[in-house]
Amino acid sequence: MDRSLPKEAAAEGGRFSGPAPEAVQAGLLAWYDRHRRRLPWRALPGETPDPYAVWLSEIMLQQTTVAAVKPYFEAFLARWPRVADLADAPLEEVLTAWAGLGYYARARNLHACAKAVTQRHGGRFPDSETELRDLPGIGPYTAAAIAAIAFDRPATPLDGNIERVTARLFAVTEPLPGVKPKLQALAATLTPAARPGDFAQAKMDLGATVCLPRTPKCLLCPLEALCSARAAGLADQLPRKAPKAPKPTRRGVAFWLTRPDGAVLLRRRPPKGLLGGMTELPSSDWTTEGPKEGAATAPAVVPWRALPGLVRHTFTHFHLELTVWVGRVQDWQDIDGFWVPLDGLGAAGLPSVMQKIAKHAIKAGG
DNA sequence: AAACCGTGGGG
DNA sequence: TCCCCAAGGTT
Repeated sequence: MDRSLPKEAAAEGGRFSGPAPEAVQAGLLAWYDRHRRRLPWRALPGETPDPYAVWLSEIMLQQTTVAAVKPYFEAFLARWPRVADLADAPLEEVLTAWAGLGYYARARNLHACAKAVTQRHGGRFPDSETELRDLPGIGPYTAAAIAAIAFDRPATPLDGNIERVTARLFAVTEPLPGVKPKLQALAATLTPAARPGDFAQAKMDLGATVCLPRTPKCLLCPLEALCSARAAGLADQLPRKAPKAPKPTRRGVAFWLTRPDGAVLLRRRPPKGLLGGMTELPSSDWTTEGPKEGAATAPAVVPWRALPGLVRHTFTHFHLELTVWVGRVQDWQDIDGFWVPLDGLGAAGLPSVMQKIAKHAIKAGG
């Protein structure tokens, strides 16, 4: 299993046909000292990072933009200032606070990780990649990122930004995801012994602001003279990626059921899977065939009225089209779920798709 | 190992 | 409108 170095490197006795690491390190760190972004979770120069804040930000930032994360990060840190506070919180409260950020398994794992750090490590995050990797929700990227950023360990995180920067620096033309181990090995040859955390963040900042996916700003890049893809005129074509599978459309019915006092029926979803553990409006199954007997899955036997229009939403691997049915009940004692007044929906922690359903129903006068 | 798992912004 | 993408992990 030779995935430590590319073949051509071994053939050259360990030398890479890429830029000199010392030049990349010096150029990128100098650029970072001038252009570093001020982010809520980022320690200022000379400050000691808080591993809890670093971990929290890294989990939130998985597949999620900086702009989306900012308000959630602030809210979580204000509400649960230390990892033990988060560990003591009920999971439902964590899920409610996470609502709208997506990938809800992250919130479940966040809570489990807080408990593990509190119980297994006495409330302090471990500083080695291996121990970090053993915690829920922490994979290869996040373990390396925390080790480097929070503990200044010479680790080599490889996220989407660093994949792109590395593929271009070395002009790697094979497609992702197959080429990822090679990119990891190439990236590791660049990691400096001094300031590895800053170096990792510098690569991510460069990828986010200069070495962009579509139209890289090579004229502004501190590594332009060192970049093999730039020299070959390939920068805007790398990294190559395998084609993605098309998304099917699933259809279903969502039920907006209200009581005489105006409260609406909500439920909690099963603990795992899509939107696992989150609050929902009751609905039929979502299938590519569409609902045959919508009434059969309704939460109550009442006269249902289908609202005009559709609620559309796109998940990671399918499109969703929902019809909304509205109904009213007089007797609700045998109905499974819980009732929330309309002015309490905002605090109920609904995922975005459920917010869309509620908005559609309220606008239509449900 | 390939499938599953959210959301919002930008081109 | 549609596709791409974002500090990926789990099963």
